[in-house]
Amino acid sequence: MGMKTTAANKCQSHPATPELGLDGIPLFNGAAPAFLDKLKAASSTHDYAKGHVVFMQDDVAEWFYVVNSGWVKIFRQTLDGDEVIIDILPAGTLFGETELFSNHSFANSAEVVQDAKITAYPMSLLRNQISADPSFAVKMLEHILHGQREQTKEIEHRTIMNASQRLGCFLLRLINVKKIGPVVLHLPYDKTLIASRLGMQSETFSRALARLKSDLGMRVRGATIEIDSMDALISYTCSACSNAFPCAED
Amino acid sequence: MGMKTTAANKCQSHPATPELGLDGIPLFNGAAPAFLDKLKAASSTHDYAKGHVVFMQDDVAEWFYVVNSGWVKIFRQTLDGDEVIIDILPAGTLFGETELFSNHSFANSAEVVQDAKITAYPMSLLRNQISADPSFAVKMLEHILHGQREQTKEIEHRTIMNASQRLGCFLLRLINVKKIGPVVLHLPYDKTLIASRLGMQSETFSRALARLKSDLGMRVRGATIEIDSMDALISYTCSACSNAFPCAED
DNA sequence: CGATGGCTTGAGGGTATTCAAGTGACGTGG
DNA sequence: CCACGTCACTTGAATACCCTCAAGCCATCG
Repeated sequence: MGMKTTAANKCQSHPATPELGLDGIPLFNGAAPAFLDKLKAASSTHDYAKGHVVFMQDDVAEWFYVVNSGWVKIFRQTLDGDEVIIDILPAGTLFGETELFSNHSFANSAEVVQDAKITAYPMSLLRNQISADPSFAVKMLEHILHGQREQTKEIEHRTIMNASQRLGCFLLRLINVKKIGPVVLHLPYDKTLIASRLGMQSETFSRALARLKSDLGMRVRGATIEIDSMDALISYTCSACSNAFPCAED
Repeated sequence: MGMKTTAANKCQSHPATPELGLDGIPLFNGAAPAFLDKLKAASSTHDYAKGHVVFMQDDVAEWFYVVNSGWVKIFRQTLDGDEVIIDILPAGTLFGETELFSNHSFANSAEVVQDAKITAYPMSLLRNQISADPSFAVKMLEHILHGQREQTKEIEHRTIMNASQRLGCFLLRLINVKKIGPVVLHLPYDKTLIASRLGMQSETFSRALARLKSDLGMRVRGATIEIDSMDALISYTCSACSNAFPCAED
């Protein structure tokens, strides 16, 4: 856990707590204490190195997970060997929970991309609670629907935004607050990884960043980026999107 | 309702019944009769001409809908005026139901693209039933999760498939069964519309179709397409996808 | 009959990808 | 301590793919 991760947390607006368990997740806010206790009792937490595969597409889905620290990518692999990254999850994120019913097998794969601590909880407890507790079922629905809206945005972005706009959008989401003045931020993980997260090659990423530098007067040194005019970045990026700027309501 | 629509129904593997209400929708299979009665009593059905806007992004979401006949597109519009089509819905499809909670406003817009009969049901009844009937809440979750998996596929397709592959995938989904021999099918709606459904321009669609013709020996006359070798189409299309062929489990 | 809308085709340009080479930072091992 | 390999990143050149603009075809319909 080097400087990079610390910087990441600062800019991701996720509190820099070393351990993020169930308590930080909105889905479980206000859940029955007995349920949470059962989950915690049945959980198991492990440290994994970069490269560890948490689950593969078509694996039987018996557990769902929480990222306590580090980063995990959710992706799919084609027969050709190409890979599409669906999302890259920061600490404090739930994953695998969407395979609740679906014939009990995962639709995506999950892999650690930066050394991570991950907690696994049995899916059966989640299923049971949904059937038993209507108010939790409602919270679960809200949780899933929120994820679905994020995915719809993703479709829009990959369809009509060009590379620099997608990158601009990524940067704006990192900042995530309405700041007018100059901003300094740090990229949370490797540029190569951001590139595939945004559905482009790393060369394209590099050129997109160069374009933002020249067009918007951004300064880049390694993973550190200085932005003079948020307004310029916002108008450059968000004009190609259906959401008004402070679009990250999460 | 001309020849075109009839042909469409035949190939979409949706039964060609003139009226498709709640009863044909898996979500409501086995739902409490009292609930269904209440829904039907509170519903209102209307015919709409092509171009009618059912709801707009950010509208208050007080109703959800069922397409009884015709076609409805779900889309988003950017500040630039560009439009991204998320999906095009055939008869027998539910829509608008994903805005159950989300601050009660729609994240997408919906517009009739081929004269349609549409039934509206009050969202409040759906909300109530989910809170009151755990088994229905479970069905609702399954329904939403299924939709989310479809969207994930969509992200994958728009990220790594080229135009002809996306078109090939669209054709395969129309056929939707494991057929080995030659197949004749009819496009369900305008090519222009299919093009934007697949995230490409109509010119690109035309050229993609031409490419399938020359590369795979397909014959095209208007909206009628003859395919000699399903295997050739499948290997051409599905090698760029993470799903094995008969991927339409719906 | 002209107008319209859906579709096709050609030409040109822009964006992203691929292939290739090169840089710089970092860690390992001699 | 330096040599070396590795890895992330950058840059250039060539190419592939898709988009835009423009023209033209064809069927439908008033």
